[in-house]
Amino acid sequence: MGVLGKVSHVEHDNVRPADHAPLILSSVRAGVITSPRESVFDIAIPCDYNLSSIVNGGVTMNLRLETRDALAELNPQQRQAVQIEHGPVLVLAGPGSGKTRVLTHRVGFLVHESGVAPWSLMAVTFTNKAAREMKERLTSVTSADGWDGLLTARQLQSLMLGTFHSICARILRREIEALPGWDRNFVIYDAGDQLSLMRQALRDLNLDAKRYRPAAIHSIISNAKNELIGPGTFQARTYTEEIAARVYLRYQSLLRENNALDFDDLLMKTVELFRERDDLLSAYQDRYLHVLVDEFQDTNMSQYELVKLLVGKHRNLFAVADEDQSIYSWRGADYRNVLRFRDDFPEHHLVLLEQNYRSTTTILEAAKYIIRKNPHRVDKNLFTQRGDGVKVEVAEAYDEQDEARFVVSEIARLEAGSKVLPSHCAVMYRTNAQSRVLEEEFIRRGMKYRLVRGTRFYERKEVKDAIAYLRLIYNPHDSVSMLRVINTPARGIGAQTIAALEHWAFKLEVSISDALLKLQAEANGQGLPIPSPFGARARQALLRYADLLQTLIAARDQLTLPELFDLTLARSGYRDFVRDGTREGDDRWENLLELRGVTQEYASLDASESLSLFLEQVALVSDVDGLTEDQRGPALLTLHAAKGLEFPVVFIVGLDEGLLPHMRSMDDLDAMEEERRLCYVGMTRAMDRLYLLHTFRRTIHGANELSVSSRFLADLPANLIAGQPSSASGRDTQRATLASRSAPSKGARPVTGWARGSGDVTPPPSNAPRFQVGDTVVHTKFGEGVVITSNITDDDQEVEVAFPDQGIKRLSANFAPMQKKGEG
DNA sequence: GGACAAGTATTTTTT
DNA sequence: ATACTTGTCC
Repeated sequence: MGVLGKVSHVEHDNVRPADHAPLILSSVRAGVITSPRESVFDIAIPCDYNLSSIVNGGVTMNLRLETRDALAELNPQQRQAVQIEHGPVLVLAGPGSGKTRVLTHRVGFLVHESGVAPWSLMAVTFTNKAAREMKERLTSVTSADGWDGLLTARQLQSLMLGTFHSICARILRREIEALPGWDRNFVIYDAGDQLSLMRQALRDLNLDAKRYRPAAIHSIISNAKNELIGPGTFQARTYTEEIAARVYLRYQSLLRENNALDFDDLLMKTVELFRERDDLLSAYQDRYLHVLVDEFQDTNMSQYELVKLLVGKHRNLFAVADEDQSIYSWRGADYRNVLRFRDDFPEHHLVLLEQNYRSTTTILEAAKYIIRKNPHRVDKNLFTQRGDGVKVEVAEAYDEQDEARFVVSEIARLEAGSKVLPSHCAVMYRTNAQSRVLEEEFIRRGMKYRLVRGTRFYERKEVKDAIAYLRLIYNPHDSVSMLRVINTPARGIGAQTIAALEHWAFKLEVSISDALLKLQAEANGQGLPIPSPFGARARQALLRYADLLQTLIAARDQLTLPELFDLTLARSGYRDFVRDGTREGDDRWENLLELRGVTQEYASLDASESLSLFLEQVALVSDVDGLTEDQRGPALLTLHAAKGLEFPVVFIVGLDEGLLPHMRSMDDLDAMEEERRLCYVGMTRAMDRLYLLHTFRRTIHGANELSVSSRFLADLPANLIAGQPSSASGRDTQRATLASRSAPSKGARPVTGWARGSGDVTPPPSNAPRFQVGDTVVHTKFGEGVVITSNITDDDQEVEVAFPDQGIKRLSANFAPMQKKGEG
């Protein structure tokens, strides 16, 4: 069973290339001609025996069938998950266990073996990247033998595959008018727009944005939406929530007035729609017979509810989850949805994917030591057949600069010695702020690197401005876009004028764009109930702006999207505004050309439709294909951004208390568990080599402070580790600092002498160190101990001393009552 | 309307 | 330290 067949040659008389209809096969359900060219047909046929003839409407064709058993590519656990034909399935998948493979093969299985039409399948991911990856893996050539993927391009197209948000947007685009007061031409507000609108809402309520941070209020409202709590039912429990409750009402009515939905609304409104309209729900339930959800542990309440509604009739929900990789609870993700799944679908099949195809045994074992300390989890028995590999390197750097030097030197060393490509290395950290020091070091050493994250393309000011113009043309009631561009470039409409305009529009009970129309009417001699309040100069400026908008809106349905784009930038003066002759101006213009390139993909579409689709894509996709960084250097990224990726060599830096685990998680057990998962996610990205770095001291918010190494390091057993044991582990073995390892001939040299080779070796300090690494010292209070690290500062020497009974202490040579054994 | 000073807050950020 | 916002002055 499970054979995917491909027919390369067909001998036939009566079949024309236009025969795209499914072929009716003897004893087999269906196959589809996929790419007819001349007399050669590619046909994907589900089949488990050799077939010599097929019948198409009574016509028999002779063909040669080559077969491939797609299921043979799976391990028993994976195969089990793929093959379940009906009912809910929960797949608990460890890192690197091939869950994308299971998802894609299941889609293939359902289509080819179960005879489910591709358009009856919905596959949901969290990121565009994951969706893209699934698409690629469904169709791309999978091996050198020339096999096509699991689906034909045509089948893939009919599949509902996308992020929660994009799927909801598609549904709402069709159905939202079933909810009173909404219009199918809604725009989608991204994070920045949402914040602007939040500020507007605060201002409308005379609340001080200083006192009530828009981001904080927004986060409360967002959380409420994710739990499907509407503005009317929101129950405040604290003073801030009291404020948030009031803002929520205003914020939501602003969205309505602007005919806009924010990200959370996309989910919430879809749930609302299905809850209120049984008929629609039923239709969608029958349309999507199978729903597959990736990263199920990351679903929030509204996503869970949505999925539950959709599969309510047929109960064919296939969810892949790893509770140990749940790292987005602060965004409303709730891994307990996995538990809810088990309660709500008691008849479910449970499949565990425990074989890891990514990491060495050493790395996987080390990661398991970290994660197993979390209570309340189903312990998976992860294993790998990759062999032991090398030990995990744990090392202490003097400070974050030293840490960066270690990373860069080690990457260079691996490249020279082990022929490891720098692009196969990744450096991961807890906070984005940590990237700067690393970048500086890469630059100093003249090495390329890729900063994963960057300012995202669609978040660049010029791109947002251009999009705001287009959005305004699409939906003139969009006040966020209106306020964004009304005076960009400057056209004499200042804050005073804008405030007066808003106020006037408010009194007229119309949107700003309608107010501009009224102003034009007034200028043409028409009387108004409330005359406009502007001085001559402001009026002039506003009228010119109104004319601009009118011109552009009139052009909307006449031009192709790239033409409209060009016209907009030219007429608005934005083009000249950006191209100001500076270097930065050229860069910004480059970005706009890049954006124009995106509009070109929509050039052939109907004018009215193209703008809508383009704006949707822009709102829901945060990066542009092909625009991603070049692949040459090592990747620098946050631990969050690392999820779903893998690298042969991984460095995790900043394993210091306060950073990882982060300070903010210290007094919250749940948050601390999430920090642990975050560490686990980072470690399990590594295929061959894993480095865990911490520092002796570190600059935090400008202040230089002694570090305490992460509690996570203390959870690693000695047999998996190379390099020093961590100080948190309490072992007082001789420690090799990074510096002494880099320059073994000068084992006792202070750590600061990290730079190798080049001439910038730190000169020996004039105040000669009193203690050397390895010295035995006597402390009046702690007794005898061994110096294990040493660092010379401007006017002092800092040492760490291992006392057999007291553990490791950090001491100042000047002040500590301590001296070398045998002296004094 | 733009430049500068002062004040403030600094985790992560799939959409 | 630093980046970012807001307020004030020309």
